[in-house]
Amino acid sequence: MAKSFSTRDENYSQWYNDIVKKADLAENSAVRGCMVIKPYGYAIWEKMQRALDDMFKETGHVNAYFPLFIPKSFLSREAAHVDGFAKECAVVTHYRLINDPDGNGVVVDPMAKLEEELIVRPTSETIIWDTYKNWIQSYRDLPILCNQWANVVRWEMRTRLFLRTAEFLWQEGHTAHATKEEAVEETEKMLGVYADFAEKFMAMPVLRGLKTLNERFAGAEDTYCIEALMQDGKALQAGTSHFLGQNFAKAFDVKFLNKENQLDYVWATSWGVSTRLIGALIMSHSDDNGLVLPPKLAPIQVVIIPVYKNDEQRIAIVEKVNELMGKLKAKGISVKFDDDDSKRSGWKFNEYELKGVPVRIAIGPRDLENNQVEVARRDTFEKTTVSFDNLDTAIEQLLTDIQDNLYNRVLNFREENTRKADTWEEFISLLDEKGGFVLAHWDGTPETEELIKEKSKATIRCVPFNNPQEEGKCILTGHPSKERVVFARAY
RNA sequence: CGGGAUAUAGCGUAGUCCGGUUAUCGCGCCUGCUUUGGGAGCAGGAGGUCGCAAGUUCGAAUCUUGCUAUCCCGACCA
Repeated sequence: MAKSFSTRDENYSQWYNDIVKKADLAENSAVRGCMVIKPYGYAIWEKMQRALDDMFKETGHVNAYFPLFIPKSFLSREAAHVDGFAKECAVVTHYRLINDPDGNGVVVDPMAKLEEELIVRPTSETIIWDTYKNWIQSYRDLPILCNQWANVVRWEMRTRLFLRTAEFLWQEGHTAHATKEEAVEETEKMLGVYADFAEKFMAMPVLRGLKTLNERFAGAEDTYCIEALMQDGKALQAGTSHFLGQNFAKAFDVKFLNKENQLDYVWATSWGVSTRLIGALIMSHSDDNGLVLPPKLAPIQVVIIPVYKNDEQRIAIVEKVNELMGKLKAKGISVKFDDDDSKRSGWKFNEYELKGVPVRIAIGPRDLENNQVEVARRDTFEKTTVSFDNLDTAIEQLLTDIQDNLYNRVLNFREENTRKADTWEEFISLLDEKGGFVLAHWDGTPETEELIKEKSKATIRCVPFNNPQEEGKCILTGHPSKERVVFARAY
């Protein structure tokens, strides 16, 4: 086995980049900070999209689309919002190019300067709330439960494939409600959708909780999040759901007449997940042989590899495989038969391991004689022989087992890497030596949180829901605290 | 924007300190034969403005200066 991967302990970044490259998921583009998502990587995103979209529809949401460009003035209507995003905005200033009079190709036409610059959306709250203003007059117009699938641009200093790129794909839900209670309920409901998606589809357990003031979304009253733990002990924010209060309604003057004939501002939420989830998937499950995909998100769930010496054998195998593929497809299993004659079987075994295909079936003359196939699972490398007769049900069961096993494996890892710290020394040594989630007391002030971040590079990932209450002392200041919060170094 | 490093074939690299014929090796690619149950073997072949520009020199991938690009570590962030 060619182990050209750097090991995960040695240099996690390098290992991660290797996986992305060797599994053929994505690559850097000619434009700095932007990513090309290759067909195999995009196929995973499509599976995610489909599953999420179904969940959004089930919870009463509809899709719509809003413009890519946002007038600069919109962004500054909400003070906290503009503060949060101004530093990383791409700005369109002109609308035309002309031939350079000096013959240096094309140049920006100085005559074509825009009256008002346009921002390439870093997020769409502003343009959407400007639009909602026209849609809402009465409580009968509410709620509005829209989602959009789109790309956004945030001009990041330093980028990393899937985890942080200048442009990324995501979905953003933007809802408008008549009451605070309903908006809060929506915020919580959508966080639940994300958590379900992460756990049931990605096989990735997540912590659910509230962000602190410092980590809150720019313009939100409350930010709810799901946090996952990666294999290198760093945390990753996998999704967020924001209760926006009436901030955007006030900024964009969106009022409605309620049942009591009173004029009131609309209550808002927004929530999103991005292609970053693919990064989370990679860092949750992959091993030294490459990517490992949970069956529910694998573009190819089963690959069939023929093994033969001559044409006669090949023809016999193809005939049998066609029969097997029919049975598997009837069960809704996505199966690929790799009959590429230019690649050897051993090469293919490695190739599909790199790509994380959950189940591999090898079939050769020996198997035809014995009415069986060799079935290998990606997560444990375990190989078994399975009879043709019950292959479809066996594979169906195996896919479920793999999905569950991956989830449990990651859950165990997280539990093993969640620890308590009661002193500053303990806190720092846990972060330095083990990483993972560190549960510790904090005095509840943004200033202390900021100091802890400066000194330890760890942030409060969240204050978990239903967090057990216990008396304690802040690890930094010693001031009294009523609960532990979750610290970690993060992506 | 600070600190560090790198730039040689499609990819990965040796050579650079200490200048000297035709620029090293591996992968990949092309042709042929043998192979095919864990990244095949043999034989032959194609592929290079040594990042760009200027300078020093009889002679530069190698030394000097400037520029550009990329990567890593910070700050910022989903």
